[in-house]
Amino acid sequence: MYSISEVAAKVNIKPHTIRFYEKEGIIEPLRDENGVREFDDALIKWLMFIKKLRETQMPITDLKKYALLFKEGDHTARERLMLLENHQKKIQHQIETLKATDEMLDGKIAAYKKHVLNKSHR
Amino acid sequence: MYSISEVAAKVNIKPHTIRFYEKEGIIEPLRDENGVREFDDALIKWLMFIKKLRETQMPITDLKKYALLFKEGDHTARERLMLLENHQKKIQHQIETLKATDEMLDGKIAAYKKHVLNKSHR
DNA sequence: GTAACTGTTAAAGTTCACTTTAAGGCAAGC
DNA sequence: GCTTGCCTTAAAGTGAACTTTAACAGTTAC
Repeated sequence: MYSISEVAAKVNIKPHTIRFYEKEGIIEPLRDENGVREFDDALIKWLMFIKKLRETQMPITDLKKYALLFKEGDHTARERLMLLENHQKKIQHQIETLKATDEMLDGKIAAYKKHVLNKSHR
Repeated sequence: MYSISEVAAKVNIKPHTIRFYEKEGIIEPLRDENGVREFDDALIKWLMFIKKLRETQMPITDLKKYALLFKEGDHTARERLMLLENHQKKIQHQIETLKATDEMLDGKIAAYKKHVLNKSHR
């Protein structure tokens, strides 16, 4: 079992943000007899998953939806699947966008380098 | 020469946003004798470039910086180069992040599919 | 026993990139 | 002559995802 700050360090999400996620219904940590949050390995995995989804721009609302569906049980698996597939499509589209701009920048940068190099010879 | 709404259609940026970019000093369209904005091909290219940079999350402040440097003239080429290289690095990093999550999702999705398929047989 | 960490609620603030509204006025095409 | 599209300034609003503040209190480690 880990404390909120241990988890924060482990997954690189601030304690504040972790509490915020809880308020949003995205996580539901256990509590000890004093009401202090306790995080087990499953929850840490879930937080790492959240991290990856957020890094790839999944909106908080979708995260909420996913967490809610999970809590509702097994029969929501198909819906959760669709949510993930949907997000994957967005990711793949964004990869293409980024690649295209990356390549365009290759050209631009090459031109600039040539130009700057010329100048430095005078 | 193109009007603002023609340009808006061409580059898929709303007239409002184009005016906003002008206010921010990112573009500087010509004006006709009535003060109506006129866009030439060079400006349209610049707007398309802006579009690509925004789609890849370059902040408006960097766009401003770039436009300002450009206006300052040739001697700022090195600085503009650095700006673009910097942005390219971010793009490449983001591509890696997206790819990693894409692959993780492949695994998750496969597991869900197996699960959902099982259920549908009962 | 005191500093460090934990907790609470509720609200306000921040940043970013627009987007919208208001309220008016000029100019061109049918 | 009226609709459509263009112009202006200035300000307010939006949505997303935190982040911060306030103000207080309990618990644990050294």
